[in-house]
Amino acid sequence: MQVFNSLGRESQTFTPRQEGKVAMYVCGPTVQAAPHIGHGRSAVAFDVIRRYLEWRGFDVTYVVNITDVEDKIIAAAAERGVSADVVATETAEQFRTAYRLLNVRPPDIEPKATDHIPEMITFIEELIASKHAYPAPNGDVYFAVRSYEPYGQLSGRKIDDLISGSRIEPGEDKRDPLDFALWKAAKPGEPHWDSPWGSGRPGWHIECSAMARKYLGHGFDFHGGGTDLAFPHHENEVAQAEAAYGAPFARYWLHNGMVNLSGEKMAKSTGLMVDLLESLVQYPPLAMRLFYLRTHYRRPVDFTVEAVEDAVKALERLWAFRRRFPGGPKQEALPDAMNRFQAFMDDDFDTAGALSVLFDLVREGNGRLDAGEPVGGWVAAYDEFIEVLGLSEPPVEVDDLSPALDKLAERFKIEPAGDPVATVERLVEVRTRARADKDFALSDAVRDELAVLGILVEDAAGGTRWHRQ
RNA sequence: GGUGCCGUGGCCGAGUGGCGAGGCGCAGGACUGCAAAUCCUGUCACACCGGUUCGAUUCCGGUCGGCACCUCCA
Repeated sequence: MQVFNSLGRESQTFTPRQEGKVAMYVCGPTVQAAPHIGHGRSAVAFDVIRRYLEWRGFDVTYVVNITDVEDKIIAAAAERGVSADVVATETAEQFRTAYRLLNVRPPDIEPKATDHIPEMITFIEELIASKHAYPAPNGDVYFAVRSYEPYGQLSGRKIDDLISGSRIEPGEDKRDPLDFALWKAAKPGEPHWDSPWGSGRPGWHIECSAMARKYLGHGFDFHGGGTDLAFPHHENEVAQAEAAYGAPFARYWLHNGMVNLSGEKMAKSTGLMVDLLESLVQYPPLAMRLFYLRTHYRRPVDFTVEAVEDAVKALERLWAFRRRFPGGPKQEALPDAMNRFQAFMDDDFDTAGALSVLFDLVREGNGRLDAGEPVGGWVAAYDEFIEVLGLSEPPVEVDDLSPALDKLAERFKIEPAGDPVATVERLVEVRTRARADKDFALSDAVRDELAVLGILVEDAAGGTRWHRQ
């Protein structure tokens, strides 16, 4: 399995730290504002990587943190007149909702920064003891960047190139403009915790280092996040961890590309944002997921209405195939398809290429079904791939249509079944009988009325099927 | 200014030193009571200019164009 490691900027063969196991840490959101479509892309990208590693037989420990103490959360809380904790909790819930809709599996561990203050304090103490950090007179603690010689290895920057861009903000007490805060002295009205350096709160970078270390130890396998985090956040994480222990922190760094809007960067600072939850209302959530997966995770992706609508149709094509073959597969997945799928995914998780295997399978499978040939191997392979990609069609859900279905049953003079799904099936039977009797007025009426409810009825060689739009 | 990425057919988007990924769209055809779904056929490209090579979209150099990071950000 080859992965593109940002650390070194090259494709490398993946070797796990411990045979059969993968320890993976992904930078989760700072819960300061509602999720946007960029968050969705990152979450989906790493969710698929996790699923694929499991599919390959690894026992994966998947950690995604929540940064719930930070300047912008504090600012948002002050603006609303509530505590930072309220903002963080509410926003975290929005993220969870969006991710659930996108079929992103919850992480094994989801640590919150505020639950790990003691670990961070310990970490900082160790850095001070090893002379890589120093407490400043103003109560802040800073990491001494120049004390860690390889600084810049991850982002490919040289310390001297960074100097021009660095500066000391008012109120900071750094010895060197490059240094960054590990601990920030408390300001009035802000959340704060006691520490050996007085009351304060942790800096952003130390949070991830401390939590990753706690749950995954040193030299864990994958560290993921958006490419925008590579510098300075990830660079600083590496510096802290490796300065403190002299041992590698994460072995493979994976960075997902950004989501652009019609070619422009999407960012709060530009005001160009697409709200994730809103777009998940506007489009089928799994179509959004497919939209993300059609581009390699490392490349930037351009969000356009056309591209998402394209994905809506492509997804329908996949699902339509699977509906032709109700029930579970009874056969082995096609070895050739399995090999091709794995070859793409083994090549730095090339979901776009892997999707082409899935679509090939669908075309061939449809052709075989049309010809009356067996397709068990095709369906079995489909099920494997669709699950790794997280694109399975959810079970039909018609409970909300129950009253409307009962009315239809009355209109077409049948007994409503207690279960709405069964009622639909009785209505479909009515239509089937009408067709057999060449009473097309009646059969079309049933189909049209069901269509009004969003239930589409299709006649196929093997019988009549229905699904909800 | 520094660092890095990219430029593929009507659109989106993989990939490869020589056998036209895939999806969407469009045009025909098959199937079908109609519809839907499906299948078949066609449309079939690699920004530009040089170089290496028997052969380059794929490697090298240059030109033009787009983007990202260098500051909080998935």
